[in-house]
Amino acid sequence: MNNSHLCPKFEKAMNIVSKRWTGLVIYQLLSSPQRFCTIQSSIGISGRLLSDRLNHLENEGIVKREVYPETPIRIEYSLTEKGLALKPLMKELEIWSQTWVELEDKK
Amino acid sequence: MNNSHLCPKFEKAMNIVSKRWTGLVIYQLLSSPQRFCTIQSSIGISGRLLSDRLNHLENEGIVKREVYPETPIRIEYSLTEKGLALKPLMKELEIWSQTWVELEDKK
DNA sequence: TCTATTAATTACTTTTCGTAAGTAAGTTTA
DNA sequence: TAAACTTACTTACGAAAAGTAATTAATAGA
Repeated sequence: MNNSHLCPKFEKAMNIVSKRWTGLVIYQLLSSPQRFCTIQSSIGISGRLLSDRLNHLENEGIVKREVYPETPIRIEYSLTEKGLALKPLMKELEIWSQTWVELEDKK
Repeated sequence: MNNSHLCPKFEKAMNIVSKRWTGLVIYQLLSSPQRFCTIQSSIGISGRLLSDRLNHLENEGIVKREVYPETPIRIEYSLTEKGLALKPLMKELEIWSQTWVELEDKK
């Protein structure tokens, strides 16, 4: 049972950005529009999941997919205005991570 | 294969806060220290997962667990300084959610 | 024709989640 | 004093999601 007293908009926002990989995909697209395989190798996500996440983000109006019928074909993903509006959030996470996150020693 | 070129601290931070429920638990504790069952009913998480998430957050130094041997016994969870430092991030998510998130009509 | 590239999709295994029930320690009720 | 209740967990198990790898479709070049 969910007795939530949270703001539903906030709750939905949290569900969007806290889905695994989604945050990193958005972060990656903040630097510039880019294609599927670039995102994939930058953040180390599998094609299967990247495909899934991009679809979700497109449905949420956060990411926009554009096909350039060049040769070879180029499909570029970029952030919409809604997606770009997440920049301050990402900035805060960067600040927090630099201040507080400690990396474990690798064995 | 993970060819990540991301800052490892940022990546770790993202992994922490984007784990399901974790963000909402932190958000809930920002309003005040509180006990297990209060968090549980506020955000609608099961006991199993809340227990798991609180353990992880305690290990990360974000949440602190304090036992008050009163009668009845009271166990209170609160944010450490590291946890409190996430407040600006949560604030940004609140702002974004109010500006951009649309709720679907319930059927 | 064979190979290469990009953007997906499919098949299969492993991990995580969600639900519900159980436990331990103590408290209140009858 | 026994039964029921509360809190904070833990365990068991089926369902859902993630991870890995192979495959596909479209196009181009050697």
